[in-house]
Amino acid sequence: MDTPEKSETQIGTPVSKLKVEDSPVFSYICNLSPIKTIKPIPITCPLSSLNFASPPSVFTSPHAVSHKESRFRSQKDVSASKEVGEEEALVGSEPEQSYKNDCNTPRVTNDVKDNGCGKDLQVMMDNVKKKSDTPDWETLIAATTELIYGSPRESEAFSCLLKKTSNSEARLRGSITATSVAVTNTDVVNNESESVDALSILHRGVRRRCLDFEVKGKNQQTLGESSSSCVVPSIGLHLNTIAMSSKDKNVANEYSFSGNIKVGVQSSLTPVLHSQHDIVRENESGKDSGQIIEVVPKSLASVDLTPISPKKKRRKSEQSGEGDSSCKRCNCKKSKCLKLYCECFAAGFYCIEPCSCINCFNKPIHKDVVLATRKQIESRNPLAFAPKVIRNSDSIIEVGEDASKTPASARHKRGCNCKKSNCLKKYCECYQGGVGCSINCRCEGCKNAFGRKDGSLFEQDEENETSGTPGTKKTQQNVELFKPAAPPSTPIPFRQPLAQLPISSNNRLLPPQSHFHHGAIGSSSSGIYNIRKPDMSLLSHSRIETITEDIDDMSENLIHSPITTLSPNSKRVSLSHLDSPESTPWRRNGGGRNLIRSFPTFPSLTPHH
DNA sequence: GAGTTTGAAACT
DNA sequence: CAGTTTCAAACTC
Repeated sequence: MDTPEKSETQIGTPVSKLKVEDSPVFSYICNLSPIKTIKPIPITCPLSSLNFASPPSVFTSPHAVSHKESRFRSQKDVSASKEVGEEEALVGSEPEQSYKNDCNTPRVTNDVKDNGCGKDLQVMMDNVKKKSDTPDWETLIAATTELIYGSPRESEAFSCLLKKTSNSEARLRGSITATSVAVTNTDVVNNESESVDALSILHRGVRRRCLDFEVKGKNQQTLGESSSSCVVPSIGLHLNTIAMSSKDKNVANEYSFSGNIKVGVQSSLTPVLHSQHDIVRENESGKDSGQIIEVVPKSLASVDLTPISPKKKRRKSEQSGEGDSSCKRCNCKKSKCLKLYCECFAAGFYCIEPCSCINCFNKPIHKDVVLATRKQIESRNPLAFAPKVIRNSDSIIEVGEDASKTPASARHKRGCNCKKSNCLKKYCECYQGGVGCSINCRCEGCKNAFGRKDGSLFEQDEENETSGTPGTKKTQQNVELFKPAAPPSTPIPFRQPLAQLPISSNNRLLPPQSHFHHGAIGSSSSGIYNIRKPDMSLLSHSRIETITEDIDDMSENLIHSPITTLSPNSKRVSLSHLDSPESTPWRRNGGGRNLIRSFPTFPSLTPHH
């Protein structure tokens, strides 16, 4: 009744005349285009490969969400650009609220793939128009999905999800169709909004599976969980498995594998279905994030509430194929989960029910403390929360096309310092991350199955080896490398020895999108490393421009100066080594894009979202 | 499940 | 910046 804005939005759009062009999905697609047109610089590609493994919202810097205010724009705009509006609303509805992504895909995935979608988008839109007379939602969805993912594989994965939710889809379509016969504009608005929203959620959920935690609000995160189960093998908690196995009742249920998901969907819809006033009110009321978080576990309880010891939990998660890193579950006792000792905190997650931590402060209700602590840590080491493992984005794409392929390159950002484990156990962060050791490592007796630090595995002489690894073991080691013992609970496929991994050395020559590359490395919220991929998908034009400019400036600095960042403790947090062709000839790669993205140390999410 | 080992993080 | 301590995960039994 008192939502004149909604009526206004719908009036003038006779339902009976709804065409694809008029459909919300179409509008949604159209709203994507600005991303490309804003700047000549093809920033879209970088997005796909960037790994904004940035931490969850609560861990992000305030500026990262500066676009919040835009949510107060007119309802008309919201309706016109539902996707964006919804995102913003979501962000606003649960400010600073981040939920541990049980499933994880965290940061690694990234997914806002806007791979030069300008042309693709145009083509897709043309195709859609051709079928405007007889809107084929499946085709539209497929096209949209592929466009979003930029990868047939991911698109396929999404299709998989849709198939699994065929019933839901039918409902969606039915609902959309229903809008054409809606009796009142209000009904149309609600139905359509809901239907489209559901579609948007489906898409967004998958597309941003790795970005969730970076986006304010649990919605995205929970959605990411759900979607990830289908898209990324390495992601998705047992909850997802359970969820996928369950019969979907409706869209909401579809994403209610866990309570998180369910809540997320509801929340996601809320901003759209309610007036802005409601949204604002909800935002305000949402301040008590703790309250919200309490709700989530309840739902989860029905699926996974059985008390499990930390070890069992971890093993359970590993056995489920999610990898150790996909789901952070700590067991901290003294750190209050406010130090990097805590895997959850370090990974940018809030601790949640599965954790067995004691006196945990890493919870939404203590977000202030968490943020303060995070800042403190970042002041000490700007890259403290950056992904521990970075890899060439091209490799990600390859992986996306064929899971059997190995990433072109990957390495631990700081390198390990193993002394006794020979980098053959998960004590070694490189090994744990499924990557080979690099020159950044100070390990001794490196036998990393993913590649030894000196890169002498196959080609180089061990003369230069400083690790102390007996040269007499070379042969044996090489053999081991060729037949690496499957990393325990590490789903990451065997990779070529880092030393041989072709890493683009032309970072400096990278096209504009390469800027993101650098930004991705420094995903930390501090200093110049303030780029968060997730937000890019939600950005308004102005926001994108701002970020683009920042990136340009940043890249300028990065490109023209040796980048060897020393953390306060002198540990190497080197970025330059990736860009120094001369230092690592074996890293050369004629490849064009040399985007680096990170993936969870544990499981490779591969990436997101 | 308890105890040990390990190496990162934190501290001095 | 190096050495030491603390911490929690990884590992072993």
